[in-house]
Amino acid sequence: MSTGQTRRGNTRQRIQDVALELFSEHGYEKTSLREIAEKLEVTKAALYYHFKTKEDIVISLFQDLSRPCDELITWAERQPRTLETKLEVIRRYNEALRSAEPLFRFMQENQAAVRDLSIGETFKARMLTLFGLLKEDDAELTDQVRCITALFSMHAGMFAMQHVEGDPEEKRKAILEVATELVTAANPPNRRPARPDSAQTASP
Amino acid sequence: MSTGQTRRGNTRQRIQDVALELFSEHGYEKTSLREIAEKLEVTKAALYYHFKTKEDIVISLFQDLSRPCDELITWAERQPRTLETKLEVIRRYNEALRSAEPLFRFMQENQAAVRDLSIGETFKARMLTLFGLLKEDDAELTDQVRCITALFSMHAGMFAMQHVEGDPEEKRKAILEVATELVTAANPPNRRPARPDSAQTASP
Amino acid sequence: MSTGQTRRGNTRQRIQDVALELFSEHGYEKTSLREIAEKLEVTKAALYYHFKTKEDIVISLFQDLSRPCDELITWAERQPRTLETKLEVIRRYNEALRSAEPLFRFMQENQAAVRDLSIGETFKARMLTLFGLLKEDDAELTDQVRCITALFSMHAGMFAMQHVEGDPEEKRKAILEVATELVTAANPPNRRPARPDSAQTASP
Amino acid sequence: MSTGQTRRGNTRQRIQDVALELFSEHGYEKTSLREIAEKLEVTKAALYYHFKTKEDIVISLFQDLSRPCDELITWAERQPRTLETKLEVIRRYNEALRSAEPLFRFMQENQAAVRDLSIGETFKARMLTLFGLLKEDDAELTDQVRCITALFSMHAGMFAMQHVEGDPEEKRKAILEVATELVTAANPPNRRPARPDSAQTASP
DNA sequence: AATGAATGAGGGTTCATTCAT
DNA sequence: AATGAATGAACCCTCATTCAT
Repeated sequence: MSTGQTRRGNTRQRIQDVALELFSEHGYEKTSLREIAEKLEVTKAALYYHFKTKEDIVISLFQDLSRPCDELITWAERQPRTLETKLEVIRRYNEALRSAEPLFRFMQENQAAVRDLSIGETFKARMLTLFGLLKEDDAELTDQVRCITALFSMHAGMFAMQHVEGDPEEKRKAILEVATELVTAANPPNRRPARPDSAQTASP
Repeated sequence: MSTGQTRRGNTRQRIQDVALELFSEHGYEKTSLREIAEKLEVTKAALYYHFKTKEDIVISLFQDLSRPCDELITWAERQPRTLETKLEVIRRYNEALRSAEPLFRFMQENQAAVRDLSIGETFKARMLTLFGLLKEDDAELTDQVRCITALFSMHAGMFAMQHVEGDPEEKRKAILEVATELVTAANPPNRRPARPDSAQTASP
Repeated sequence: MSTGQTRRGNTRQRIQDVALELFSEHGYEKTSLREIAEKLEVTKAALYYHFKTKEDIVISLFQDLSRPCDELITWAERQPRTLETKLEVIRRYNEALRSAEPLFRFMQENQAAVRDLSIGETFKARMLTLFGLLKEDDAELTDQVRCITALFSMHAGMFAMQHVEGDPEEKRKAILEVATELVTAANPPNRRPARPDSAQTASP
Repeated sequence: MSTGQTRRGNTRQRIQDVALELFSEHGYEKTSLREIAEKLEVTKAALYYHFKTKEDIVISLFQDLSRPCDELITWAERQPRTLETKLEVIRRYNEALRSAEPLFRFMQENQAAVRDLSIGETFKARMLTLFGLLKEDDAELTDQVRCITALFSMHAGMFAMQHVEGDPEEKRKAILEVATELVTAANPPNRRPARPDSAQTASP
């Protein structure tokens, strides 16, 4: 009864959960649909009732879990490109990652596999957009590196710091702090004070 | 004859070259031995004459290409743990990566696959050693994040910046600069100013 | 349609039949799954739907076909260890073998291959149990040889006598007769008639 | 030096030794030339210098080791077909087997594999000849079974009795005793008392 | 007397996917 | 909403064998 009740109608969701778990644990290619099906105690064919292909499962995971990131981008694009906005982006991105940690771990550790999945392009494009939101238009190379590093450290940070002792929440804060520093450093306050040609915020 | 001459004795090397190219391009799991063999115009069985298994090819690549890193670590462990040493480690590591870029791209993008290869552990251990060399023993969380980020930015940096325009050499320099900054920031100059033992905050 | 009807639901059984036929004809190692599949006009993969491995096919054959022998042992272990029981064991065993002749031919002719299959141990253990049921506890070496020979002659007998002319049923009877003789000879009627210790040849 | 000296000129012999050991231990099909070569610390190609094929190794083993049996047959065919001769055949055969135990273990346990080697026929033919030497021309079925059993018990006996405790030499004697009994029983003394046409033991 | 390098054929096994039921 | 049965393609790997050196 307990299982019977649990199972009603939410198989699709259960597939996603188990798939993400296995994908992020063993990798995309090494996780077979058989494994997923077995862990769910259904048949492989059942998976195909809910998803057209294996790739489709990943796509659905990506769409469902990365919506917060999408919304963040949409929001950010409407804001003024000030440092405050950028720091807010960093702050919110850090938050968004928290709820989708396994997905991002998966994306991070399976880049090669993800690359020729259809979401590969999407993901890359979003990274580039975020990058564009953080950096100045004509930023120097080092500043660009700072922004990219800030982004990456948030992605990879949590898994990379598994072996470092400390409360997860504290770690996340520490990561955010460093990322904030990097972005701040990449956006010097009074750059090009009197240059008319790229008069972004033309002041009198 | 031109091929005949080319082929004698260097097949092993050619296998490594092609394998690394394909592994880093398509990923480890998606690269089949058939592909490698075909590109080399030999039989799959020929690969097995030179390497016991597919994994063995990766192992050989890793051993051959990451020796500079190993040597770096050996060297660093004998140096005093000063900031200068640490910055020298960063500098040299950056250099070592240059000659093994495809390998590190491969390691970076196939973490999930590499994890259950025998070199997975080795690689992880080396990262931890490097991390240990960069950070202070009782460093705060943020400083630890700085060190890890420095390391990672050097790994991932080059591929992550493929879309950024600019001379590769300049990019590398920029990455090194940021990494240097991070490590410097993580090693504050006058911590524990006059300790008799480890009197961290012992001040009159 | 005639094939369609035949095929539904009994593929597993058909695999077993064909496999046993080929295993016993060409040997275990020389029979490839491709051959089995081709003879059945299915794909190799179809075999794997019904059996986890090649070894699994053998295991299933063994379990299905040697049940009578198992039951015989179970029965015999509950009987008094008299000569009558022993002869009944021989009689029934001869009968049991009849229905599983190809399997036993296979086991007999592929001992080396069977040895490192999981059933190898099982089979050997059963032989030892049977042997233990036939011989006296402190039987002399020759009597032990008689019992073993009786057992073996029943196993190997039928194939060994393929070239001897005569009705198969008569041959079986002849084999049984000799085996009976051997076991009878191995169980002398009045051994240790009034033994204080083990006065084997105590005669007035 | 010790190995250098040992190795001179007797590689062929060493190959035979190792091959027989492995064939009889793991079976013919499961023993690869690679294994043999590795155990000898030579290359596979070296085996091919001494033997044309894998089968050739087995053939050579068979020819070398079963010569005593051949000679026994040659001898026996020239003797009168008396019971004494037959018992002498049994005795000598038992002796011949002793020196070639691993070969016979191999033949016994790899019948399926041996069957389609060229020696398969040869071996079978020899068995039949021996059988013909032991049995009366018009022997009844049971007597034929006795003869075959005698032969088989000598072949299989030693391996079958591995688990029986006792001195190997005593076991061999016991086996010989039972085989002798069987052959004796299969050759009743006063059969066909007054038949001139097959006057084997012409009585006055 | 033996090796180094390679081949062609085939082995068992696993995969994502399909489709009638 | 899901299953049972099957497929085709590919996988990694091993084998006996060859041949120039």
